[in-house]
Amino acid sequence: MSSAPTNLLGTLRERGFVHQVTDEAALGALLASGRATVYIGFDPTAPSLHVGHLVQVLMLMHLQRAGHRPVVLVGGGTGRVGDPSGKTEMRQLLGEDAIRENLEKFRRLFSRFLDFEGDRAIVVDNADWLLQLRYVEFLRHVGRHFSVNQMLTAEAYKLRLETGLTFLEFNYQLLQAYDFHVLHERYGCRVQMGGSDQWGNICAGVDLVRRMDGAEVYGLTIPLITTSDGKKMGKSEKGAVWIDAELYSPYDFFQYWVNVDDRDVERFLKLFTFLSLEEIRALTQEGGAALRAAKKRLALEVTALVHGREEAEKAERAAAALFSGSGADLEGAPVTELRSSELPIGILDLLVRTGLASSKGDARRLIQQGGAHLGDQRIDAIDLAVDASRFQAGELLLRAGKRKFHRVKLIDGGAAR
RNA sequence: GGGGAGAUUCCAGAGCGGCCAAAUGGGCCAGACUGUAAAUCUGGUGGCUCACGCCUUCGCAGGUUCGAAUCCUGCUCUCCCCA
Repeated sequence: MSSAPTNLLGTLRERGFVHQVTDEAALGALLASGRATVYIGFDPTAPSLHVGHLVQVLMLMHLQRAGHRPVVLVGGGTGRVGDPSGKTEMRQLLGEDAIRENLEKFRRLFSRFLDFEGDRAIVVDNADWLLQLRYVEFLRHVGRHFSVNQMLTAEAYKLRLETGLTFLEFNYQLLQAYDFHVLHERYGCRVQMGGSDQWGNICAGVDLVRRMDGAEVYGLTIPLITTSDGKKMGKSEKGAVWIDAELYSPYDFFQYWVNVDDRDVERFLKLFTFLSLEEIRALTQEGGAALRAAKKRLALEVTALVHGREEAEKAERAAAALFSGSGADLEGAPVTELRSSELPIGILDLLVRTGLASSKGDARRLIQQGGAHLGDQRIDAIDLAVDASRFQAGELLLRAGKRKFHRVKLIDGGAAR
């Protein structure tokens, strides 16, 4: 492993990873000298990681590459409580089974990004220590260090003080702070990082470790990544952009990045890829239509990171084939299989079948508005019956709108010519 | 514990006995323009139907009425004020 660069923190800041730091000088020094143990917590409230989590993952990767030891804390314990920070409403509490399932998933996902050989990185579950806490004892040892007055004035709770905050959630911060204490004690962890909405919780942890252990530890928050049109990063029309191929195909994932707003390209390249700042500058310098190349690079890099080089290139080839017309390699594009016995099939049904339309009414509208294409021909009849003659080599290409493509593949000895 | 307000289609928010599948805005979808970008303009936006139309939807369950999102009863939930 490479030795720690002297100004890792500066580099991270330059790439857009740093929002707030509790003690910049001291943290900078810590990261510049030897190996530090750093943790980020993830509550298993979702079935997978999505693009929103990716920044934190990249942060840990940067740290590991610089020779530090990342600790991934999965919140098997805290996930049972629900963090009210920055939220408008109480989050739906998950059942035990769901939490356990998500937790396992998380562990697997993280191994794609970090090297867990030896103790180069660690995964821990705070359920291991939180679930066995005893109430009165906890209040006496930990609760005494918290000021309700202070907590109530925290920005993170402001919204909730208007709409309602349960005592359950109000305790979240104590648990998270306690996590830091435990990690400090067990692993010598001296840094906690997290999203900017975690500032309050992180500071609480820093304070608690100082009070309980008499040690100086640090906190850093990562900016909330939004897109330039003001949305939270990682939301698409289809919902969250998952990094799990089952939930979000590599092709769609690739497309998500190709379609980012011009204004976001440079920022995203810095955050989501390991390209050097010089390379990024070279890619984005020109602006305008030239940014398309930068977007493709961004998409390729991030997709490779998440799904592997092979899948990324497949997606890239499919996109190139679809969008530049040269019908070359469509392997990465989405497919639906169709039995040849189902064959003459109404175009409306086919559009629904492939997911290009959500209902027959939707499909009808699509056609009536001129958005549906079969191959490169616009479909103008809503009663079109698709039969074998429409297929070439057992395949047919449907398009809805400008950028949604879908292949239909004939199976089982069909008389596809 | 007492008093008040409210729950409407993805969201916000009109509607207050028939003209309501439900105004308006946002979002989303499509078309034009483009660079698989943004902005802009246009159209669309519960399901089934070529269509007349039919079906499901206005917190939940009943009721009044020829007819209810709109009136009545009970229930659930949310917010506000007082304790």
